Amino acid sequence: MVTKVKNKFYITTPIYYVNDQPHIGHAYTTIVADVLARYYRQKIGKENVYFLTGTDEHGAKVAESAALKNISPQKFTDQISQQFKDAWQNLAITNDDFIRTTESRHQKIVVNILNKLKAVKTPAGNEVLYETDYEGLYCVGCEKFILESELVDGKCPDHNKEPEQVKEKNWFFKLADYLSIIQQKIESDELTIYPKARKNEVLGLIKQGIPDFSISRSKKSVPWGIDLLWDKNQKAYVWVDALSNYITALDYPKGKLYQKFWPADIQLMAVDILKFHTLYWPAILLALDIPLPKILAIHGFFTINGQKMSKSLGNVVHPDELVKEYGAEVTKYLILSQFSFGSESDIKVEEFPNKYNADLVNGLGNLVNRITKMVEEYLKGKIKIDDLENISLKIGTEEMIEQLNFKEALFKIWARIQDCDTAIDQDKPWILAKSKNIKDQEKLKSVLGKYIKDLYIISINLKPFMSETAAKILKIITASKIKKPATPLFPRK
RNA sequence: CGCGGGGUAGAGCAGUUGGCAGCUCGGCAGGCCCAUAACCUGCAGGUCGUGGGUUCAAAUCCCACCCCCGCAACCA
Repeated sequence: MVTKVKNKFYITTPIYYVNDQPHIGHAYTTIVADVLARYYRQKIGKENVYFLTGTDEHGAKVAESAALKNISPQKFTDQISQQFKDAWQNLAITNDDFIRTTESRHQKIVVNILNKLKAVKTPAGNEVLYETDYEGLYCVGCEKFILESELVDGKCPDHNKEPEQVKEKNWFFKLADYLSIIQQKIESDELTIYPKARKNEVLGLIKQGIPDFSISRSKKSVPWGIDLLWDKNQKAYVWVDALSNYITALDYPKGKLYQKFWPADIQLMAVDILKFHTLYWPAILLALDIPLPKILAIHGFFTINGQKMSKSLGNVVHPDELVKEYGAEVTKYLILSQFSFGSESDIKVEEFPNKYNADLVNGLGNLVNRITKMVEEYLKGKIKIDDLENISLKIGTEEMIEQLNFKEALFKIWARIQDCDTAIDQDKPWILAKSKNIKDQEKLKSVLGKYIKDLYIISINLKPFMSETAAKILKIITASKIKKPATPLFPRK
């Protein structure tokens, strides 16, 4: 594992549900996608990389939230969707497209996809879509189906009313006919589920048996959504509508982007939507006779200071707060250097200032200062570096990025920073600088040149993570006269 | 009940195919004077949850058990 990329790279985040503001979890997925996109743009060319994110904007909850605010669902989704766009801009995210499920370009294609699904048969010869009764508890107050587990004393907690047992006809997707095919593709890694623990979890789910899923709901239970053409009383339920964004954004089936970029090289998500992406989504693609994505990469949830992040606990961390405090690049660094992709990790917000001072102020920022100051003072800012182009830049970060091990990738860069600090202490350039001896003068030039090369290597490797910082350092060290920066790269907090 | 994740130094974590227990922060003691009170070196600190087993060799593989977190909602 993980990513094997030749001539093009298509990466997606989930489309985020607009029921609430962006938080650090959304930000993490998006930051990871951004790092990979930047990395591959550097490697295979900007025009060969496509990075998609967006928002999922239909459904009963959105309609409800809009009603609470007394505005139309469209207006409501416009607002929240914009918050996501702003958040990504503030984090300097470089997505190539941002798709909204309420856009007509999406809806038109979803209608086509639904019609296609309605027309085709499964490999076993059954209709892919079939109509059957959906039975459940319905709360009139909420105007939606409610799970038994949501009830308090048998009543809807919001309306303090007993729900009614309601039957309605819905359209279902014949998942059962695809499970064994999907299972085989997952087992053989033709469809790679990463990390392995998640792959095993999915295979376990298949073994337990997954019921067919509904692709439509009645208009009264899902008032805000895409109509089914062949059944006027029904609207598309979330799965087909939301999941198909990954191809509608590419203008499936005829679009140039679709031809060039599908299948996706990697689709990122958190555990909560594992089942939908590893089973429903491949099944839909198989039914449409579309190739499956290559890798589905699943990351864990954050806990905040050891607790689950939740609105009711009031410990939700929003990316904008961090950006305001640290700026986009440092925020990305702090999040990626603390969180391991595959597993659940804890974010200790009160550790962020320490980490900032230790790694960025004392580490990278200080190193740039001490090196540039010496070059400025001892050599009048002039140093001859033989062909920067030809030095080896490889310090292991590439492999780590390709394996989604961002924490380790950053660690390797910081190991280089520390090595350089150690070398400076051993070489003692300030002693060499005082010597009149020609040999010492030569050595001074050579060690300072070595440090500049180190800064060069560090900057190049840092680019996918902190491209502005990398650019700043490169500008400083490639100037005709090297000078210690007037203001530190990272001011102490 | 079941499913999933986890228990490694004071804190947070890494340990890929079994081969000398590591990293970051913090603590202590030195050093340095280029640097943002920054930087470097050394030291202290661990029965790797418990009990068995396999093996020349186990944090790692096998069995049993104990403890913690998630499997409502918001939601990546």
